[in-house]
Amino acid sequence: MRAAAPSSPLNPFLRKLENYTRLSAEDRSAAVRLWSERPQRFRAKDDVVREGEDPRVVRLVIEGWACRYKYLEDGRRQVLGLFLPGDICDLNVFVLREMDHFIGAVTPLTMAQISRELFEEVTLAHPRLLQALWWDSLVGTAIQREWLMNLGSRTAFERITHLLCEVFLRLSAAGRTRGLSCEFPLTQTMIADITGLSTVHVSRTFQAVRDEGLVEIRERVMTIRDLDALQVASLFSANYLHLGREGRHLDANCSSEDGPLPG
Amino acid sequence: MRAAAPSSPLNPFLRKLENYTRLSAEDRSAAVRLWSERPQRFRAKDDVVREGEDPRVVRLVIEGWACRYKYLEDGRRQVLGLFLPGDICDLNVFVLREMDHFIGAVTPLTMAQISRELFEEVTLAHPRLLQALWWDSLVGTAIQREWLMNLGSRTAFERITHLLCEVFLRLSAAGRTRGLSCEFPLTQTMIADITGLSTVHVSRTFQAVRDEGLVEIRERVMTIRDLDALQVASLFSANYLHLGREGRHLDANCSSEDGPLPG
DNA sequence: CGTTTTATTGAATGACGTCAATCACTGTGG
DNA sequence: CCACAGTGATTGACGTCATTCAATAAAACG
Repeated sequence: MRAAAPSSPLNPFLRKLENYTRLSAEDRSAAVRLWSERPQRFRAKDDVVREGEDPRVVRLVIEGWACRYKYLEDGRRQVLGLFLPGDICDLNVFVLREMDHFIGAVTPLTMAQISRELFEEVTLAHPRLLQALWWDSLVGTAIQREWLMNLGSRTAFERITHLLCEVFLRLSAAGRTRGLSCEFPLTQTMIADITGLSTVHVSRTFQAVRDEGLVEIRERVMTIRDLDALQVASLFSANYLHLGREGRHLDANCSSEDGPLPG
Repeated sequence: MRAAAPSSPLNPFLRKLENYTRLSAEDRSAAVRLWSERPQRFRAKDDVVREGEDPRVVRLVIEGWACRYKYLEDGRRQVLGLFLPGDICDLNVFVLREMDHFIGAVTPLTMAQISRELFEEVTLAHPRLLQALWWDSLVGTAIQREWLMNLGSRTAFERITHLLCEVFLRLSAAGRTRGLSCEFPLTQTMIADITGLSTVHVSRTFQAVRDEGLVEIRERVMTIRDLDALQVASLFSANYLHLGREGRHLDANCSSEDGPLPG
């Protein structure tokens, strides 16, 4: 077997950050240290952080899916964001004193908990890593903007197919796809809360998506039949994910055995 | 006349930041330095930054209103955010290489342009100010999340009244209201692009809002008739604006002549 | 003062929501 | 092993909220 590269193949966090800039071996082991800090487990549907709380740690998804969500007073629920493996919840969590929404587990979930002290120690010693974390955080708010586009301007069909595209590409950037397949644990109820549609309408629209032969979902695995067609149907443009290694000017010059990066 | 306090009354930027923490006199003059850096003027509807560009400065609204927006390929436009006097466009603008949306002037507009060098110099010397800027930035993304709630879960009536509440409270936090009145230059077309509704439906719904006696708008000035009722009608909860001086533990202890702060 | 933008109104259509019933699947405990 | 409850997906019928298309009126603009 090949020499174990400390980076990509297994760790979605590292894989994802290297879509921004190439990290040095030291950066990577620092990232892995964050990644494995004080793992905490949750069952599906449990809350990780609740509205009104004062969060005291930076959290990072080790395994499983989570989401941000919020209720209106009359009980309507809206999902505001998805956290996939390797995603960070809130880099700047120490600035605000009070959560204005919930973070909950979508599936069984493991999250790292990084204290302020550790976070500052690590990022002070590894500015390139910090920069990559900023990139990740900004991409997060860009995704939030794209969700606004979704809810404000797209039809039900477009909203759902756009979500599928985004999930696939985000997982792909984290090295969690195989060919055109990836995990997909979202129920139609979740999709309804994400897209602002009723479950009934999601069910019907989803059938239309399948009938068009765009995707297939079975046993919580999604297989995309035609990625180009899916992108066209959803008016998808990947620029908001900023996956073009926009921080390549910061690349560590490591002459080592790293595999080639896509793009 | 009273001794000129260098802070609040005239400068919405300072006024707003002091909803987070009390700044020292030095912090304030540093902020004013940012505030007045290389002012640039735009006519209403001009673009400040265009999609695909590589932004090179941090921008800050000195006077007028601006917005983030984006088009879908087929021409549908969605407004993704509003910038009011004292608002900062993007603190972290140097990390990403390519804008994924536009920033445009809503009204005649004056913006400061802060170079990376100046920004780093000032914030390095004034960490409390930097912290307040982070707070502002996080509140910005919280506002974005609330807009997601708006588009995903609220009715047309609620979306419009919620927007009115938010604008009023944001202007109020920047010291730009008088009693229950404030500037309100948004056309119904803009409101439609913000709320994801058609102009026709905005017109009809807006009439309903007026007929209920909740607000009055005349000559680009909005007067709220009943703020409580407006908040109830729009399912508004101000917690996402984080105006409770959440950074008070960082307060500068200035024994000087500063007026009392609300809250 | 003409020209463009903005606001308003009516009528017809369509997208999506609500209500309610059914069915499949899962896990639980007796 | 089966009964049962709970969740998730599906379907039909119907209602409603919001869009579209037009036409017009009223402001704002250069």
